[in-house]
Amino acid sequence: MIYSVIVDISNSQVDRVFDYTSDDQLEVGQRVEVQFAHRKVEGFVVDCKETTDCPPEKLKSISKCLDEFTVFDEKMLKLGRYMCQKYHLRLIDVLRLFLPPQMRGNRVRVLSRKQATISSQCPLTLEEMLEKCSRAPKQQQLLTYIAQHGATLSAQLSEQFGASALKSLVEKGLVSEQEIVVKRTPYSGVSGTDTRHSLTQSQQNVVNSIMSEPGQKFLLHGVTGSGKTEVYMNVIEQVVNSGKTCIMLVPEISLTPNMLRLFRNRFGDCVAILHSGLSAGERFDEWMRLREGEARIAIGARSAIFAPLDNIGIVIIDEEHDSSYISDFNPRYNTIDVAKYRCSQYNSTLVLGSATPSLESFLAAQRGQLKLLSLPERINHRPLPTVEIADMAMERRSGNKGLFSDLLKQRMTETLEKGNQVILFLNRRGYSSFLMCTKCGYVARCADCDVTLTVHREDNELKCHYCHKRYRMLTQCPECGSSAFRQGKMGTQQVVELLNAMYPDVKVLRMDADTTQNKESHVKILTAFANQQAQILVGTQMIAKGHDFPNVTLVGILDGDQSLYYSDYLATERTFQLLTQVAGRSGRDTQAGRVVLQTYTPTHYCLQLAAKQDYLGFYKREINLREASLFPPFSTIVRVLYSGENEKDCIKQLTIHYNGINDLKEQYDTDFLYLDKMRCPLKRAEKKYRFQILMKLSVDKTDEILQKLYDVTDKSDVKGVTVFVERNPQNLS
DNA sequence: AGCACGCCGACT
DNA sequence: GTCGGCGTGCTC
Repeated sequence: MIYSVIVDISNSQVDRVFDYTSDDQLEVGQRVEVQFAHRKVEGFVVDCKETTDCPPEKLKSISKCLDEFTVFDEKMLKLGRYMCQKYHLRLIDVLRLFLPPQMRGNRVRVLSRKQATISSQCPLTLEEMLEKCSRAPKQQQLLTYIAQHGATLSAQLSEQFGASALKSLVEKGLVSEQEIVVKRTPYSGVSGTDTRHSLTQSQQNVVNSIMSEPGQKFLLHGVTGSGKTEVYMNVIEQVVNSGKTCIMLVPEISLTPNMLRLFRNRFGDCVAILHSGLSAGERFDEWMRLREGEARIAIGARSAIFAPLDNIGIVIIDEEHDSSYISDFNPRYNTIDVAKYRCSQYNSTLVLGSATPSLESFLAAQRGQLKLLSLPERINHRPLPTVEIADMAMERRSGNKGLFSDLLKQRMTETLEKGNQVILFLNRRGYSSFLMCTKCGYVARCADCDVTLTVHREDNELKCHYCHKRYRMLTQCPECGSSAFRQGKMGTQQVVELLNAMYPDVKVLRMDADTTQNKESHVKILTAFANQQAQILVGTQMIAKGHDFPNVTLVGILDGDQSLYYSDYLATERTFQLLTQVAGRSGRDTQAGRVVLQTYTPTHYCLQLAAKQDYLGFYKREINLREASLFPPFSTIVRVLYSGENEKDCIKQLTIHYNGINDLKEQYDTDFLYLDKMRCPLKRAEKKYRFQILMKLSVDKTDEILQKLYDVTDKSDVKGVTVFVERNPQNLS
């Protein structure tokens, strides 16, 4: 038999099949080792056939098969091919997504442990056995224990009854030990009882709608605190009971132990968790449990859409608007597109859920491509939080130059007096503190990136948030020698310092990219806050999502308009989503919640509508703007990015491509709504200069034009310049 | 990605 | 004369 193999080398020159022979019976999806040029490489079998075009003197045979199982099936391979076509990817890069990363290079294997049972070879009854060791009470206890509990891990028995007792019993032939495969199950320690809430009428209606139309695609618009999770769990339960499998995706950041506990408690070992925080072994074992059908529910971030499941009944994407579903690095793909394709293979139901659906999804619902379901109210008619806007420009004029408005201070004091908790949110981007010389205006910048450095008081250092390079704190201005510095805007640290001064007895916690360097600290901070070890939590983006703190009744948004000022077309949508999500953290339990939204532009429609939590109002306004100005989803933005250490080479490569693209523009005149070339707003990052070609294309012709565009950009001959094409890039920096 | 093959400068 | 620079091309 001839087998077509994709070798595990990510390079466009070997992005094609190589044929090998083998006497063994192999299947598509087998991982194999093959001789390739003058070395051994891993690869994947993607086809089995009788003949090959390869000249026989070149044909080699497969050295060995690496696993006794396949890592993907025909359907997954088809999905992979679809992705290659749609996103112009290499097949190998896509196949790598299909298995736990540590499996490559055999860096992880099944874990086996010894277990002990009453020897089946031994003809004696339990009484006779106990008789045989009448002078050894420990051995008797051990025998009785395994007689009652059945096979038990040797390690556990040794700990409980002593290693010598077990050893003696084995030597006497009464007990036998055997190696078994054990699964490293993450979060198995999180136990508790399943708190099953009965569904409200509207939740029940949503569940019924979803269950009544298998294979349908739904958009579930449910306000914050409307109980979407309970709906998901209910639907998943029904699907699993019908013998099918489920995939549920959540943004990486909301994969909290709390969330996982909910699912573990309800579904036990039927759930497998897939995310980067797991150890290599855990990740592999969870993946294996899904593959073997032991677990039938996969929960995880983006890449869990590739869970090794068959017969998928439903795919749920929670917080569907979240930007983490769009992979912006190698390989680039859009999880929602991928989910749609996987669902089409099994006729499975797709549910996209969000309190603030992306404009694209909501438009699709308006057009009938998605079926709209809504949960317009919080559970038990709990009110949405009251949002008050504080006009910071006014505060300034009336003499309050501080970071907190009088209104926020007043609300904070009230809340703390009642013994409730406060969350203060600030947009880190553009808000971090930079260092400026008061004499000449010099600002500290990174030597490798075109960004200002951020002051880190705790280490007395300057850091680049782009390349993570660290610099010593300046004592003298390198330009004018002055030693007078002013710090730019406030960061979370300064907010904490201010709060400590204002409320000396109140415990404050800080959560941002700096305090959550290691994974543990993330959980620690949240747990501490949940256990009320602090009254105030100050944080950035990462506190916006999914957390449920019943005692929080005030959310303060310090810089509500910061993210509005980014000049890309997504800024308003992002800001609205963020503000709504943050505001939704307030008053989630029985006590009513408040939100204070501070801004310099109180009349901006985005803020006004966010304050009213009026998604529909916002949608209408924003979608009209997009339509009028022909921005996505009414067009496609395409960017070709050039980066390299040599500025001239970048420009050289860009110019060659630009000419080719200009020819395309002539062919597709009316479908090219815009074409230009320029330096990127972020001029340099990690020592590399950055340039871009920007295009706006008609939606209809996007795929066709992109295929031709790739023909131009694939011919990249200037050395040291990397080129990549992005479709609707999430950031234009 | 690796590694061999191949054609031009400075060394024993 | 040969050792070695890294440009070019191939891998079933």
